[in-house]
Amino acid sequence: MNKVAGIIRVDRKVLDIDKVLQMGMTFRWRKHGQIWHGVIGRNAVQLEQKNEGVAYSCVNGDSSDSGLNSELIRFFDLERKYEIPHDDENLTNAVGKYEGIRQLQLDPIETLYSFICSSNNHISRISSMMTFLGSKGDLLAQIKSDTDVEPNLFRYQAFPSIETLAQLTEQELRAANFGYRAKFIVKTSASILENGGNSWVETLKSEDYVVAVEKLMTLAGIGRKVADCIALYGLNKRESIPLDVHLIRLANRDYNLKEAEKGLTPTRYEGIVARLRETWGRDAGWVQTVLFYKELQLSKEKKKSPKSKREKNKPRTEKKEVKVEVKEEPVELQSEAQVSSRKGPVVTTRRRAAQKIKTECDEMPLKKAKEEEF
DNA sequence: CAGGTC
DNA sequence: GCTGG
Repeated sequence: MNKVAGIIRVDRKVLDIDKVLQMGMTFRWRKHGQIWHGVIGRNAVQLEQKNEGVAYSCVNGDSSDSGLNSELIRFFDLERKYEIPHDDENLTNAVGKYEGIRQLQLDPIETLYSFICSSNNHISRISSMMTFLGSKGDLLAQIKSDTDVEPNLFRYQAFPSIETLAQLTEQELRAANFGYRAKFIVKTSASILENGGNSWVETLKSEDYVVAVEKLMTLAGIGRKVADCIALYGLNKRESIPLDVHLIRLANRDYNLKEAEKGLTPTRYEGIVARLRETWGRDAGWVQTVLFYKELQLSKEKKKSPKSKREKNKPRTEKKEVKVEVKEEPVELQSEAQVSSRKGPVVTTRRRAAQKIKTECDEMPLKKAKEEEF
């Protein structure tokens, strides 16, 4: 009966869950009212951002001591203090204005499928596709509407195993609006199963960045850019820089990169990414995430009519607020942490030599970025 | 058009 | 080249 609940005392400037849960890293979190609902591992989790920090609770029963607190710290990458090149004014300003973004550490398998779905796609549709895949997983908990007008507003489901995913057919996926990605899903599931299933994906975490990307790219629907996304958010490869037109555009504008946005050949991709990595330093992947977010916000503001100046804290996708209630009994989100994290710190600090990344690019970095230990 | 891949 | 906003 003991519900796991507590609060992570972190400032919104360090972690802003409204941003990181809907900006295109992870796709199965949903917000009802002020509460975010999602799944981390086998935990059905509710989160609420308060002034004091992020309140959390686990709503599926059996986890009185699941180490949820330390899992969340890992999930939101809170043990990391991101390193910003000190002479990069553009980046300092961006981080100051678009604060609270983290490099999430997501489930490798879910992330792999997320970004296969991401090609030529937008967040809302990726979300519906990932919800479909998630619907094949174990039901952990369930929210019902108190009005019963709209039952089952949210089902917390563990992401299915490769074995389960491999049973999906192309027709079924196409019927679920996966489009041409249906074939990718079917082929990749079979390949992973052949390679050894879930454990094969897990072992990619311990591979070197370059090797992990190479192995990922052997799978259908995973090219260079998608592999970088998976490596960054699913495998904790901090040197990974998913390169797309948005990033090239902003680098052209703010970092004196002089590259065409289109026609990205493998050689060009490697060359550009190598230079950006040198420019942005140890946490290049996180930098990419922040600047990408900034770029999307700017392009959104451009689209809007100039006269309607909305408050920036107001979510654009605001819908009718629905009162929700947890299956069993509502969980108190206020209480202090009752979780003893006996697992201890999960993350060991290790220094990865970004210089080891092989590149054929002879050019200088775009700006001098001083490495400093914090 | 949307954070490409084959 | 799939499909929704």
